[in-house]
Amino acid sequence: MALQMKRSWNELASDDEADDPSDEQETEDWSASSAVVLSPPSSKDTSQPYYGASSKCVPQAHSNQNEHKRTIVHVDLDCFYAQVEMIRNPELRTKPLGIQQKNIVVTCNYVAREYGVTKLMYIKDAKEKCPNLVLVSGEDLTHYREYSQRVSDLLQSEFSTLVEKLGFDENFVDVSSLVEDRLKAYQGKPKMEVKGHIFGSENEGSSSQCSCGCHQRLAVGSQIAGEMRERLKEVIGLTGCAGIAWNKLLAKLVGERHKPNDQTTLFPGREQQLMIGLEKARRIPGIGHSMNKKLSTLGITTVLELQKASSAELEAVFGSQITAMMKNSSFGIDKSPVNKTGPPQVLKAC
DNA sequence: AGACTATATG
DNA sequence: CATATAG
Ligand SMILES: Nc1ccn([C@H]2C[C@H](O)[C@@H](COP(=O)(O)OP(=O)(O)OP(=O)(O)O)O2)c(=O)n1
Ligand SMILES: [Mn+2]
Ligand SMILES: [Mn+2]
Repeated sequence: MALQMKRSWNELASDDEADDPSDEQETEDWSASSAVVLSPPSSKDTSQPYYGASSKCVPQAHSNQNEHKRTIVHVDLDCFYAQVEMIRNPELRTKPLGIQQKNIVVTCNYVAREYGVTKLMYIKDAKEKCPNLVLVSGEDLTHYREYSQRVSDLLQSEFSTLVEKLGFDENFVDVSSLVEDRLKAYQGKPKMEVKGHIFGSENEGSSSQCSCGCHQRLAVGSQIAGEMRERLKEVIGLTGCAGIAWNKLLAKLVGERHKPNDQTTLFPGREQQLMIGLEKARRIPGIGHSMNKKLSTLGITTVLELQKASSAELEAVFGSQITAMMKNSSFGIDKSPVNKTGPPQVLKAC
């Protein structure tokens, strides 16, 4: 049970194998492996990648036609707890700030990060890195919960009813219908300007010329993401990052590429570069400590190895559904819908 | 070294 | 309920 959670702490104590999925560094060793591009699994499987865990979705026929049909924005707020405390006390903005729970800095602002303070760091280590670190208790979650709800509510009321929360500081928003509306309205505009960064644009290679109109849709999606971030800042006072892509998996992964307070759009043809650039399969959302360990047993540690792995061998360990999920995810395929987040579940009571 | 918090699944 | 994943 708590086995899984323990992992993070063990990582901190560094008595566990290095299994950290956390992002931060930008590995970009695409050229090395670009010679071989593996084919993704056939798309008639019904299993859903990780983010589809909650969907009781039924198999859909076809897919190449609809592969890039949706426009999904993923929003992740910057150093969330720290930002909330800086709103509550603006004097903290210019100081290195850590949010303390028991003996750990659960997160810290970007001033503190310049000193080498990281998320989930022991107080002792953080004070070593930054003796002037200001600590604020983050044991009372009510303010964070409240700001979290305001963020989801704003996105839901101004952009799309299809909003799914992930933790306190992330939301997936399916803006496909808003995008369609805007494309109809702007009818003949020859060029759609992309807001923010474009993943992989400084490299060689192509964002494939897909004829389905996805390029225009994603460009509009990037503009909408810019508006979301603008509204979150002016209405609530929070900054954050956005990723724009045609599914949840890729939107989440691409948004991390430029932090903080920025946004990145992925265009079709670049998803292999994004996925393989993760290097470690552990960094694929949905592959946690347990699955990673089992994968290691099979000699699989990288995304590329997972792509190449024999499905039969994987199925012997994970079963066919999980195997299909992992394989799809490794290729950046994720058909899971954005599920509206309902009222919080109340479990454990009585 | 968080009696973290939340959700999904079998 | 236990397990897994996530923030
Ligand atoms: N194991 C964890 C992970 C996260 N959090 C809390 C503290 C964070 O403020 C918030 C959001 O998590 P993120 O991973 O998005 O981290 P931040 O938003 O703090 O930083 P970043 O700017 O890197 O997104 O959730 C936590 O309490 N325990
Ligand atoms: Mn987050
Ligand atoms: Mn965040």
